[in-house]
Amino acid sequence: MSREELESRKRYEPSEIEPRIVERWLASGIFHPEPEGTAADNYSIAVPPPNVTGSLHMGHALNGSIQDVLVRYHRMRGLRTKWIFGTDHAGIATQTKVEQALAAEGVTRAQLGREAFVGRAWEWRREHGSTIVEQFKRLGASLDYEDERFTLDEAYAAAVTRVFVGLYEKGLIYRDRYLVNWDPGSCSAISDLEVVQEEVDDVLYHVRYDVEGGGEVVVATVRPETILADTAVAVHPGDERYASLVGGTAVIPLVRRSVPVIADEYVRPEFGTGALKITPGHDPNDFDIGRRHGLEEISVIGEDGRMNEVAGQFAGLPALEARERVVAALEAEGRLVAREAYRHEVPVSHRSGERIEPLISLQWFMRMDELASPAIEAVRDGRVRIHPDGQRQVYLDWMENIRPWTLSRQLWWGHQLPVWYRGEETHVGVDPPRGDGWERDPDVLDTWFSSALWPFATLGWPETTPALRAFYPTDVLSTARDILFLWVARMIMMGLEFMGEVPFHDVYVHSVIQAPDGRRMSKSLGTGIDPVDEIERHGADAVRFGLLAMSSTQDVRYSAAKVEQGQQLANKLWNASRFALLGVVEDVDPAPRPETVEDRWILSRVQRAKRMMADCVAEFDFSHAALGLYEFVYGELCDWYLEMVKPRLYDQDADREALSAHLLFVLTETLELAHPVIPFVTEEIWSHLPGERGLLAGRAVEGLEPAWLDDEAEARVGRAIEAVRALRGWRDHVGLQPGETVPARLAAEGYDDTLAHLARFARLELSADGGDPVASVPIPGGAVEILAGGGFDPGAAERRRAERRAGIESEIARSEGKLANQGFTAKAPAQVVEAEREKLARLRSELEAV
RNA sequence: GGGCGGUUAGCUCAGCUGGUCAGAGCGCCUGCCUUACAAGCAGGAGGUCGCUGGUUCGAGCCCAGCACCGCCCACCA
Repeated sequence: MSREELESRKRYEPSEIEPRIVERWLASGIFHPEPEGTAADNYSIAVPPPNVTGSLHMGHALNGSIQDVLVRYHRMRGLRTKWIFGTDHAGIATQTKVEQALAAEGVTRAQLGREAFVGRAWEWRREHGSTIVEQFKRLGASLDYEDERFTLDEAYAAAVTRVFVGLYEKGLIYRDRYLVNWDPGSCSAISDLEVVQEEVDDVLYHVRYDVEGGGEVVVATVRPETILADTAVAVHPGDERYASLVGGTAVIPLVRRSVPVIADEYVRPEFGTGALKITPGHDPNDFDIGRRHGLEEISVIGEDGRMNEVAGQFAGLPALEARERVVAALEAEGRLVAREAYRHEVPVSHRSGERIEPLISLQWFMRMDELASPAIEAVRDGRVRIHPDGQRQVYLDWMENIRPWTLSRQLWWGHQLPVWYRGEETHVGVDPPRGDGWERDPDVLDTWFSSALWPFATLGWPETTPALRAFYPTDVLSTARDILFLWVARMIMMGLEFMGEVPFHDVYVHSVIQAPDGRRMSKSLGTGIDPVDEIERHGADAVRFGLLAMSSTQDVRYSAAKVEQGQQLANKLWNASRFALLGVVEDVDPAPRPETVEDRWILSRVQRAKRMMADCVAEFDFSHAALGLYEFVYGELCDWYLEMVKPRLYDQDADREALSAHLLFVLTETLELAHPVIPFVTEEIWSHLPGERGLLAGRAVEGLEPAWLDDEAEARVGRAIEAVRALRGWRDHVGLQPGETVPARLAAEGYDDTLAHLARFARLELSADGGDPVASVPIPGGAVEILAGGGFDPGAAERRRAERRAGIESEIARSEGKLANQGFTAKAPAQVVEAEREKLARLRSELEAV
């Protein structure tokens, strides 16, 4: 770009520049490291694989920004860095989308048949799978796009099969008839983690059951249709009202089945009537009670959600309809004692939103306790650190109470179980069985089963590949809280089991971004904000900065202001760079050549900023990283250093070569510092630096240079800054015109090398004499005496003086009181007391000056 | 029911192991088109740090209780 162009572009335009930068990054290959060395030397992160059919949402954008900061930061520290990329086949989500598309054509999945359906799903993936990939690029995420994985790829599928077979052979995976969460929406069993509780208004029916030999017992239920599957009535063992009934026989209404009356601690005597109908076939609690008492397990509702033949006259009816008919029948028999409105929580499928139908089904399960132990240990002993710390305990609690995992799904899109049946025979293996007559289990695995292998299956496991050696274990896993169990815990278990090593050393659990009004961001609520829109509007740097700045260890509301702050930062940096690039002499390379106190000051401040950034990255404190960067660029570089440098830069007699080199050096240091957070604008500016220096993103930078830390320079310039602020405030208060220079005399120590700055910033015409001052402005180390001749309001100046005195006097009083307190001087640390004494002395001298 | 986190300026949030910690950004007010940036610059107003007790020489910061808010987990008809 020509000098003229740089001159004219007073505003940073991300939408023009960013796509071009992405192309340069991708073409350079710096995101794709060769698999060399070991994981101990390298840096890697495995991205939580987005759903292949999905599009970028705020969670992706935040997590992408976080991981990219980590990845870019470490890449720039010279580490071989790989951000493992790929997408997830997302069983239910994708299958649902494809089914919806088919429905629009008037075709059902059944009509199409399995093979054709799966073909359509792959086609769907080809068409839509690149959307989210492009969106990650747009965000600036420096993923290894050249090495993209998909959880249904052949190699990945082989790893999945291998793991399944291995765990089966170990006895951890088994088939069982068990009560599962049946999702009528997807017509599949789902795991406990995919079930959410939702509050609904129900009716609690009180139904009278006869007891053989006379008497009756009234039970309460919200699901009268399951009465048909009752196999017992239970009361609390200590409930005297029913003591005589225990051991007896009750008769189930309508079906006239005789069932035992049992006593079980589970029953709460105070609830309802204190008597509970037991339906092991359709209720998880009852299922457990049933197993405890050896009760019969009867199913009356089938997987199609309709009553089955066992339901007799109600067979074929949808369960809800059957409920009404059962209630009517009970009423006709005079068995309905009462009905009361009842609000309670019921299980609902997280995916389909439909109410879960608990039913007994033949499914594949995985026992988790054995794998959990080492995974608990790994977190306990710190091999895996979970941040923030609160999430650690959540993880441990869950792991310690872990239950079997329902693995099989009655879907078509996914990893089909490596299981074959022939009559009573079952074959589980990597290879199909020999011989005829074998039929493969039609079910597929829970998507999360394959996701659990992500950190090593993406690197070529079970082969011992160079990539596996170079990048496993990964360094950090960054994710939202909602998949801590669903995914993170399972990765730790699988990693330990199959790699013998934890899959990552740190887990960072980031914020959930809520809508600005505090509600959940969701499409259906209309509260969603599309990060891609925001990128188009404000630039990717702005969105990244904003998301990082608003993130914390808890959930946060989306803050458009923070994104705008990011946009302004990018613009500020752009203009500061224009100032530097257009102001320096030609043919000078960036180099530290401090000549003045401010040159040393900024060099030192840059080191502090670097330290801040390093600390923040190490502590996963991205908010402070972003805001600290902003503070440095605005509050130090632009507001002060660039302003201090201007006279020298415009002075043809000054040593502009040294200044140019130094200014460019400060600029490059700033760009390197800022790049992980705002990569685009920094890369763009980098390209305008004189000379050929490659891509900033691929640069290995020096760490903090302790030799450039300069406490003295910081103290001197810091004092000057404080003085300027005091003087500006005074000027404003006394009504001085901003442009007017006032005669003044310095009566303070410590401004030898900042005097010119003081005079220029505060618009003072300093002289050594000039008679009696007409006003005095206290500054650190003394005061500036204002001499006659300035056009200010003496009354205002006097008021200002009085206010200042009053303020100082009250502070003195407070300080004196504190020091007079025996308790304070005796018990507070000597250091604190001493500091207080110094403060008091300073206040007293200030009072004299004002 | 259990657990975790929150309650600080009009809004969104910082405030590390108790002692200049009462802050930032946005918004608001005042003034400036100062040769990098007016999507800028300078200055300013604004908070009894949810409530009540307690510990301490000293408490947004520690303890207890309470009140709201959010999230996670949980099989209560």
